[in-house]
Amino acid sequence: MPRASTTSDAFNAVAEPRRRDILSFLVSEERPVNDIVATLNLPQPSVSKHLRVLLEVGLVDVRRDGRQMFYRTNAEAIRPLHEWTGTFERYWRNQLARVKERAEASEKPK
Amino acid sequence: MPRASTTSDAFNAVAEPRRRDILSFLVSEERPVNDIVATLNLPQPSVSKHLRVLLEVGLVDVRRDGRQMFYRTNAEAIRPLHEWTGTFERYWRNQLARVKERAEASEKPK
DNA sequence: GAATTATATTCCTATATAGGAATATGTCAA
DNA sequence: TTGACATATTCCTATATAGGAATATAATTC
Repeated sequence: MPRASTTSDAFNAVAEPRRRDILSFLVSEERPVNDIVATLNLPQPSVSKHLRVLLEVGLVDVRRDGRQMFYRTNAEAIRPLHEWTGTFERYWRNQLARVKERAEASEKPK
Repeated sequence: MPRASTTSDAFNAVAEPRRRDILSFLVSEERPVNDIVATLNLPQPSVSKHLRVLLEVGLVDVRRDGRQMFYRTNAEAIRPLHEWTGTFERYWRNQLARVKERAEASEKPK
């Protein structure tokens, strides 16, 4: 069995660094495809393909205006990832606290 | 070109749902491989392979004790994902606020 | 309707999987 | 040293890519 499809969920879609770049670029306002191509310096077909993946998993929305397609990040779709990773937060906090404690203990050995 | 390797970074490693299950299971305390096998109901070789991927990207640590290998989630390695997704938080907040406004506006049409 | 602009799709290929089965390695205990 | 237990590795296969090149579709303007 190969890996799960990139379009199977947001986790898989977001594993590709270029797609993360696109999401960051499209987060504050909608942009036509050409803006993405120009700003991220990627071949146009490549951008179109990445956008298709992002669209399929709901990470972006589109709107057509004349011959331009305006894409925009759907931040809501990123939320589940933030929440899943957030379940580990208290643990890295604890780890950091422990590291700090040890550092201070060895600084003042008495 | 195929997709980036699962071991290329935490984003790729975490795209696989079984690996996420393993990370959640190992977060509060270290566990021998057999515990993972028993609890998550997966074939032992499969678990070993997933652990190898997680280990390579630093998402887990290991310690050997006799014939057992104790694995534990390294929460710190998940932090970058939480931070990246966190950059979108204000946008989904805004989206929600807008949705709410509209809902209230249509509730009281005057 | 022909040319132009904007975007999407198709075809190609090399490659890295995940899972299953079988087997190997490593450690302890009698 | 033999056997039992715990974990890791190897071999196999089907499949889904990402990127490049070429082309298709769609909308606009002249």
